[in-house]
Formats: sequence, C-alpha cells, structure tokens
Amino acid sequence: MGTSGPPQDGTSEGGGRGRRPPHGEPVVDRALSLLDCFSADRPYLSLSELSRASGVPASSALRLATRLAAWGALERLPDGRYSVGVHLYEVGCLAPRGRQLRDIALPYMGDLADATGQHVLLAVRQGEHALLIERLSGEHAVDTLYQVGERLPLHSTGVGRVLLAYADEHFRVEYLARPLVAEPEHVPVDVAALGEELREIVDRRAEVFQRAVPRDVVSVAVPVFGRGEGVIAALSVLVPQTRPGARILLPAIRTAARSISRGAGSQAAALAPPRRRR
Amino acid sequence: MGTSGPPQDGTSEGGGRGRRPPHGEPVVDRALSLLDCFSADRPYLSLSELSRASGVPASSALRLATRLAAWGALERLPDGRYSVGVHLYEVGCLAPRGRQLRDIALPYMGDLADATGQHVLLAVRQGEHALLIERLSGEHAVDTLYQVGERLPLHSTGVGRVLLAYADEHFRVEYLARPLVAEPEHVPVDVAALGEELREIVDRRAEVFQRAVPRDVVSVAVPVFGRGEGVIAALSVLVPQTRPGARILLPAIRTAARSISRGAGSQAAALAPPRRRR
DNA sequence: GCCCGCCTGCCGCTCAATGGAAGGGTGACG
DNA sequence: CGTCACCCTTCCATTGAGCGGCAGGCGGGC
Repeated sequence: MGTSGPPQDGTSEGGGRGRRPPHGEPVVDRALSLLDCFSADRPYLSLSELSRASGVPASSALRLATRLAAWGALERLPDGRYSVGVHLYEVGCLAPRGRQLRDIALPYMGDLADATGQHVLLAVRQGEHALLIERLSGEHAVDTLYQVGERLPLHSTGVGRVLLAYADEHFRVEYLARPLVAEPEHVPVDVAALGEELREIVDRRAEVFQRAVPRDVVSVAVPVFGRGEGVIAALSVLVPQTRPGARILLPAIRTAARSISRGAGSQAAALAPPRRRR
Repeated sequence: MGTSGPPQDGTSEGGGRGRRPPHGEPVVDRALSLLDCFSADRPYLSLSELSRASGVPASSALRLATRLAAWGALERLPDGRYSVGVHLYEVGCLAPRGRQLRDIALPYMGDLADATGQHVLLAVRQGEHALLIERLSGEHAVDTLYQVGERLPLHSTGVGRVLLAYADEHFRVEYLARPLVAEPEHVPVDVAALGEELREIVDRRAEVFQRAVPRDVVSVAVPVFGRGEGVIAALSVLVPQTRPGARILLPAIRTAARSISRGAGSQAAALAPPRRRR
C-alpha cells in the first residue's frame, strides 16, 4: 500500500542535495551487504534489485558495486546484471574451515559414498547455522536435499545437532533459550528433550536423526575432532528410511571421521589453532 | 597559523594528530586489499603482517579487519591471527563460474579420472590467468602440481593455452604483445610460434601440451563451450610422458567437455548469459 | 505517442574514516 | 631485574571521501 512512512518526516528542509544519511553505516558494511543479496536461488541481480534488497540507494549501490566488480568480488554480465565474481571464489577457497577442510575430507568422503551408495555430508558451524561444506552422492542416493554452501538449522538436522552438542556451553544455552521451530515441518521443538538428546550425542559420540519431511530419511552423523580439543566439523551419511539398520554404518562413518581428524591435525596450526589470550 | 600547507611542515601545532593521507584510496578497496594478502602458503596472518603486506597502517588495518571479521570475511583465531572466514567461502560458492560450473562438471570429471587414472583439471579464465576451479586425481596420477583456487599462466599450461586461444581477439593481441616467460623454466616464449599454435588450437579444438619441468607430463586440453557462443572453461587430463599416446584420450575428454557444455547450457542464463548493451 | 522503470553522471554537504601518538602487554636477551 | 623490541589496542583532531536526491537518457510495453 502507501508509503510505509520512511523516516523523512520534516527533514525535507533545504535543497536536499548531498544530504548524508542520519545513521551512517560504515562503508565496508554496506559494500559487504550487497554480497549478501545473492543466494543460490538468485545468483544474478540487476542494480535496482541489488539496491532494493540491500536497502542502499541506487546511486550508492552503483558506486559500491563498481568497486566490488573492479576487485573481482562481483562480475558484470553483458546484460548489465551482476553475479558473484570468481575472484571471491578464489579467496574463499583459502578459508581454512572451508576448502582446506574439504580437501582433507574429500577422499574419505568418497570412500564412504562408494561404500554406502548414499549422500555423504560435511558441515561446520557458522554462527547459528550449520554450513554445508561438501556433499558427495553415491549411486543409490535419494533426490538432492541440500546444496553445498547452504545453511542448515542446528536443531533439526543430523550434522547440526552434532555441531550444537559440541558447541561451547555459553552458545548452546543461548541457542536453546529462544523458541525453535523444526523446518520444514514448522513444528515447535521441545527444548528440554533436545537438551537431553544433545547430552546423549556427546555420550555416544554420534547422532541418529530421523525425519519424515521432506522425505523419509535417517541421518547418521558423527563429530570430527581437530587436534585433540574441539569439534571442527560434523560428518553424516543420509540413508532412506526404507533401508533398515542405518546404525550398522556407524563404524564406517566413525572411521572416516577419525581419518579426517588425523588429516586436519597434521595440517599446520590449521583448523583448530593453539589458544592463547582471554 | 594559517599555514594550510603540506601535511608535515607545521608539525608543532596540534601535534600532527589525525592527519589524513593526501591520496586517500577508497575504503572498500583497502578493505578488499586485506583479503588479497592471504594465499595458500600463508592462510594465517597477524595484524601486523596484514598491515605490512597491504601497506595499510596498523590502526586502519585493525579497524577494517574488525569489520571484515564481523561480517565473516575474516575469522579471528584465539591466538589473535586472522584467516579467511567461512562466510566468504559461502558467498564464493555462489559464483556462477566458480562452484556452479564445478558442480555441473564434477560427475563427468569423476568419470574421466576413473577411466584414465590421471589428474583431471577444470579451469576458467580470470583476467590474465587461468584459475583452477577443480582438480580430481585418479589412482595413477603423478604428484600434485596445482592446487584448486590457484592461478596458472595462460601461455604455458594446457588449459591456459586453450582459454587464451578462444579469448576475444582484443585481449589475445594485448596479451601476446608483452614479453612472456614460460614458468617455471624461465625461458622466454616465442610469441610468433605461440600465435600460430593458438590458431591451431582453435582449428583442432584441442591442445596437446608437453612440458618437462617440473615433471615430464603431457596435458591434453579441450575447450568447454557455453550455450553455443563462447568458451567458458577448459578441461584437461594430465598424463606422465612415460605413457605413450596421450592423444588416444582425446575422444573421451571431448565427450566429457561436451557433456559439461550441455549441463551448463541447460542452466538458467547461467554461465554464458545473453548479450545486450555495448 | 506516452508512461514507467532502470541505469548513470552530477555535485554541494557533511561526518565517517584516517593514522600518528600513547598505553599496556609479552617475550627475548644480557 | 632492567632494557629493548615488537605487537595489539585505544584515543582523537582533521578533512576529503562518501553520500544520495535529482535529472537526463535509454528502452520496452501499451
């Protein structure tokens, strides 16, 4: 409907030229917020789409996008639209918890995919989500569920629950404090039961998580430890529920996770670095 | 008082606090230049290393790095050093010519790796380099040569030459105009001969490139076309020169490249978008 | 033709960005 | 234990880089 009452109010005084925004947000943040407008569903955005999605005025969005494109964070297509640039992909590959972890894990994940014929997932925790670092699919795998680079909820996926169970207590308590809804079922989560389940995950060093939506699958997930101390990732195999006894896969998955741990540990300070300070 | 002269001179007054640099570079560029300091060899940098490598004063580097870290482009380790953050990896995965291309190509590359037992490479052109998007290694592959995310020279690699041969003429002429040195042999390149070779590459739709350093290998490379018009990538198999007749692999590689082309073409406007403007 | 939406260049007004100096902390060396 | 060297962080006066409303140009739909 009408104008949603933007904060113009009476400030219209004067020529209006060159008015700076009252709440100046740092330039860098605005530039980065442009990058957040892209998603797997929308890999191409025009300038005005970019401007609307980020809330940055068009002329400013153009200036920032031009800079980002000059560096290679964005690319401009012949039709004028923008997409994420390969240089950003290039730099992103240097993320130790991203591609480096993936490179270590890939061979073992491949073995698992061959042996089980199902989906094999590797995820790390990023803030309040589990980020899918890699997915390999065996021959008998069900339809695609998640895309690499996608975020999964911590409370209603196998890998997410493992990552949550091993997260530091402060974060875990805060996370459980707010209302959680299982996706995509849209059912509220019983926090007390989840807390108990998380304790059991730590005890068993594994999680077997069933879900009926969008498909009847069982996720068998285990933690991946980094040089002895913390959990750096979660590894999981996704099997259709029609196949009984997903649990018999556990030893194989554990073995693969241990191999990845060993590989990660042998890397220079890599994935679970020494702690000092604080 | 009034000396509005050059920055340094009247240092006595006010102690020279807060002098701005005469040639201010855009903030966004400086922030992004911090990201360029990381490399496969140096995935972890302290603040002062970051400051020295980028040329940004320490206090400014701290401010920028803090912002980048808040967004997830950087991560701060417990020991105070920085690394590239997973959120950047996440966004980088949305690069159509990066991960999307890789996802399309991976199955066919896997088949090639299984069938040949050698290294399979996929690269795109990024500016004046070939960027290695993916590498798969078969069982009999020689030692690792290149890392994913690494840049290769256009004039002295198999994939590079293919990408160069199919680049637009303007770029190609400019590229050949400057002195080229084959790496890592450090031998000047015969530009005339290279130009001729590039024409042959287009004729044959393939390149068979031998090199002795650092290892005796033959690269058999072919172009990957995107929806009919341009070349979007190059696909190559790397075989040791001890195995005769690398050429017999050509049909298999061509088939894989064609499959990738088909996959890329079926993607929405994806990799070789419609052209308008300019 | 007329309208609508998008991209782009323009330009005076500010305040966010700037970097030197200072403070605190840590480790190496003698 | 004192000295030195290096690193990270906070502080702050200064100022030009960033800002966004406006208008012109372009193209597509009706």
